[in-house]
Amino acid sequence: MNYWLMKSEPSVFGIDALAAARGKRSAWDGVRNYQVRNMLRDQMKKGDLAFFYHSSCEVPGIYGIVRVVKEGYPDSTAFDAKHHHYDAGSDPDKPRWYMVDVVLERKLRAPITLETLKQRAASFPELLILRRGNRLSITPVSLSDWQRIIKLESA
DNA sequence: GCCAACGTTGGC
DNA sequence: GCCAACGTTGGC
Repeated sequence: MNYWLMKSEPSVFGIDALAAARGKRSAWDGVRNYQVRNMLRDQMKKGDLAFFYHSSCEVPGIYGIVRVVKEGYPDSTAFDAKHHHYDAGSDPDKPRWYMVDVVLERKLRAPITLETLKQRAASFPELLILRRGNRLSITPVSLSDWQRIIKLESA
Protein backbone atom coordinates (compact mmCIF):
# COMPACT_ATOMS: atom_id res chain seq x y z
CA MET A 1 0.00 0.00 0.00
CA ASN A 2 1.48 3.29 -1.15
CA TYR A 3 0.56 6.88 -0.56
CA TRP A 4 0.75 9.72 -3.06
CA LEU A 5 -0.04 13.34 -3.71
CA MET A 6 -1.68 14.18 -7.03
CA LYS A 7 -1.83 17.75 -8.25
CA SER A 8 -4.48 19.21 -10.46
CA GLU A 9 -5.49 22.70 -11.42
CA PRO A 10 -9.05 23.25 -10.26
CA SER A 11 -9.75 25.40 -13.32
CA VAL A 12 -9.02 22.31 -15.42
CA PHE A 13 -10.05 19.45 -13.17
CA GLY A 14 -10.77 20.08 -9.51
CA ILE A 15 -12.24 18.10 -6.67
CA ASP A 16 -15.76 19.19 -7.55
CA ALA A 17 -15.36 17.90 -11.09
CA LEU A 18 -14.19 14.61 -9.65
CA ALA A 19 -17.11 14.50 -7.24
CA ALA A 20 -19.47 15.11 -10.17
CA ALA A 21 -17.95 12.37 -12.31
CA ARG A 22 -19.97 9.23 -12.80
CA GLY A 23 -19.27 6.97 -9.86
CA LYS A 24 -16.90 9.71 -8.69
CA ARG A 25 -14.37 7.89 -10.81
CA SER A 26 -12.04 9.46 -13.32
CA ALA A 27 -9.09 8.55 -15.51
CA TRP A 28 -5.97 10.50 -14.53
CA ASP A 29 -4.93 11.27 -18.08
CA GLY A 30 -2.69 13.80 -19.72
CA VAL A 31 0.53 13.15 -17.83
CA ARG A 32 3.44 13.93 -20.15
CA ASN A 33 6.39 13.67 -17.84
CA TYR A 34 8.53 10.55 -17.76
CA GLN A 35 9.13 10.40 -14.03
CA VAL A 36 5.42 10.65 -13.38
CA ARG A 37 4.70 8.21 -16.20
CA ASN A 38 6.90 5.65 -14.49
CA MET A 39 4.98 6.05 -11.25
CA LEU A 40 1.66 5.66 -13.06
CA ARG A 41 2.82 2.64 -15.00
CA ASP A 42 4.93 0.81 -12.45
CA GLN A 43 4.32 1.92 -8.92
CA MET A 44 0.74 2.96 -8.32
CA LYS A 45 -1.28 0.00 -7.14
CA LYS A 46 -4.95 -0.67 -6.76
CA GLY A 47 -6.02 0.50 -3.31
CA ASP A 48 -3.30 3.13 -2.97
CA LEU A 49 -4.47 6.41 -1.51
CA ALA A 50 -3.55 9.89 -2.67
CA PHE A 51 -4.08 13.42 -1.54
CA PHE A 52 -5.94 15.45 -4.15
CA TYR A 53 -4.08 18.75 -4.36
CA HIS A 54 -5.21 21.97 -6.03
CA SER A 55 -2.38 23.89 -7.68
CA SER A 56 -2.18 27.20 -9.53
CA CYS A 57 -5.18 28.62 -7.74
CA GLU A 58 -6.14 31.02 -5.03
CA VAL A 59 -5.66 28.62 -2.12
CA PRO A 60 -3.30 25.81 -3.07
CA GLY A 61 -3.62 22.78 -0.85
CA ILE A 62 -5.08 19.35 -0.23
CA TYR A 63 -8.82 19.19 -0.80
CA GLY A 64 -9.58 15.51 -0.73
CA ILE A 65 -8.45 11.92 -0.79
CA VAL A 66 -8.67 9.63 -3.80
CA ARG A 67 -8.12 5.91 -4.19
CA VAL A 68 -6.53 4.13 -7.12
CA VAL A 69 -9.09 1.74 -8.56
CA LYS A 70 -7.35 0.80 -11.81
CA GLU A 71 -3.61 0.39 -12.25
CA GLY A 72 -1.58 1.88 -15.07
CA TYR A 73 -2.88 1.43 -18.61
CA PRO A 74 -2.16 3.29 -21.85
CA ASP A 75 -3.31 6.90 -21.98
CA SER A 76 -5.66 6.92 -24.96
CA THR A 77 -5.69 10.72 -25.18
CA ALA A 78 -2.16 10.49 -26.58
CA PHE A 79 -3.52 8.70 -29.67
CA ASP A 80 -6.25 11.22 -30.46
CA ALA A 81 -4.97 13.78 -32.93
CA LYS A 82 -7.69 16.19 -31.94
CA HIS A 83 -6.96 15.92 -28.25
CA HIS A 84 -5.10 18.61 -26.38
CA HIS A 85 -2.70 16.02 -25.02
CA TYR A 86 -2.11 14.28 -28.34
CA ASP A 87 1.40 12.95 -28.81
CA ALA A 88 2.28 11.70 -32.28
CA GLY A 89 5.24 9.88 -30.74
CA SER A 90 3.06 7.53 -28.74
CA ASP A 91 2.34 4.43 -30.77
CA PRO A 92 -0.72 2.42 -29.70
CA ASP A 93 1.39 -0.71 -30.12
CA LYS A 94 4.03 0.76 -27.86
CA PRO A 95 2.36 3.39 -25.70
CA ARG A 96 4.51 6.13 -24.29
CA TRP A 97 2.03 7.48 -21.73
CA TYR A 98 0.00 5.83 -19.02
CA MET A 99 -2.84 6.70 -16.72
CA VAL A 100 -4.66 5.24 -13.74
CA ASP A 101 -8.26 5.48 -12.64
CA VAL A 102 -9.06 7.09 -9.32
CA VAL A 103 -12.22 7.39 -7.30
CA LEU A 104 -13.01 10.10 -4.80
CA GLU A 105 -12.68 8.60 -1.36
CA ARG A 106 -13.84 11.76 0.35
CA LYS A 107 -13.48 15.50 0.37
CA LEU A 108 -11.75 16.97 3.38
CA ARG A 109 -13.97 18.90 5.77
CA ALA A 110 -11.65 21.84 5.15
CA PRO A 111 -8.63 22.00 2.89
CA ILE A 112 -5.18 21.48 4.35
CA THR A 113 -3.57 24.45 2.71
CA LEU A 114 -0.06 24.77 1.38
CA GLU A 115 0.37 27.60 3.86
CA THR A 116 -0.45 25.27 6.75
CA LEU A 117 1.90 22.62 5.43
CA LYS A 118 4.69 25.16 5.08
CA GLN A 119 4.17 26.39 8.62
CA ARG A 120 4.74 22.84 9.79
CA ALA A 121 7.39 21.98 7.25
CA ALA A 122 9.69 20.71 9.99
CA SER A 123 7.15 17.96 10.65
CA PHE A 124 7.29 16.75 7.05
CA PRO A 125 10.95 16.26 6.20
CA GLU A 126 10.16 13.96 3.30
CA LEU A 127 7.30 15.85 1.72
CA LEU A 128 8.39 16.58 -1.81
CA ILE A 129 5.78 19.22 -2.47
CA LEU A 130 7.52 21.46 0.05
CA ARG A 131 10.86 21.19 -1.71
CA ARG A 132 11.96 24.01 -3.88
CA GLY A 133 11.52 23.51 -7.56
CA ASN A 134 9.38 20.42 -7.26
CA ARG A 135 7.17 20.27 -10.33
CA LEU A 136 6.08 16.65 -10.51
CA SER A 137 2.31 16.34 -10.72
CA ILE A 138 2.40 13.11 -8.72
CA THR A 139 4.76 12.53 -5.82
CA PRO A 140 5.06 9.72 -3.29
CA VAL A 141 4.18 10.46 0.33
CA SER A 142 5.66 8.46 3.19
CA LEU A 143 3.29 6.72 5.56
CA SER A 144 4.46 8.84 8.48
CA ASP A 145 3.98 12.08 6.55
CA TRP A 146 0.58 10.88 5.40
CA GLN A 147 -0.53 10.18 8.96
CA ARG A 148 0.75 13.51 10.25
CA ILE A 149 -0.89 15.43 7.44
CA ILE A 150 -4.23 13.71 7.97
CA LYS A 151 -4.16 14.80 11.58
CA LEU A 152 -4.12 18.43 10.47
CA GLU A 153 -7.66 18.04 9.19
CA SER A 154 -9.00 17.95 12.71
CA ALA A 155 -6.39 20.26 14.18
C1' DG B 1 27.43 14.02 -25.02
C1' DC B 2 27.24 19.04 -24.25
C1' DC B 3 24.58 22.93 -23.47
C1' DA B 4 21.85 27.01 -24.95
C1' DA B 5 17.27 27.98 -26.01
C1' DC B 6 12.82 27.23 -25.16
C1' DG B 7 8.51 25.57 -22.82
C1' DT B 8 6.07 24.47 -18.59
C1' DT B 9 4.96 24.58 -13.75
C1' DG B 10 3.25 26.84 -9.95
C1' DG B 11 3.70 30.04 -6.02
C1' DC B 12 3.39 34.67 -5.27
C1' DG C 1 2.01 38.97 -14.76
C1' DC C 2 6.54 37.73 -12.87
C1' DC C 3 10.06 34.63 -12.41
C1' DA C 4 12.73 30.65 -10.43
C1' DA C 5 13.29 26.00 -11.29
C1' DC C 6 13.33 22.28 -14.01
C1' DG C 7 12.45 19.21 -18.29
C1' DT C 8 12.95 18.78 -23.20
C1' DT C 9 14.79 19.76 -27.66
C1' DG C 10 18.05 20.07 -31.11
C1' DG C 11 22.36 21.89 -33.21
C1' DC C 12 26.98 20.90 -33.00
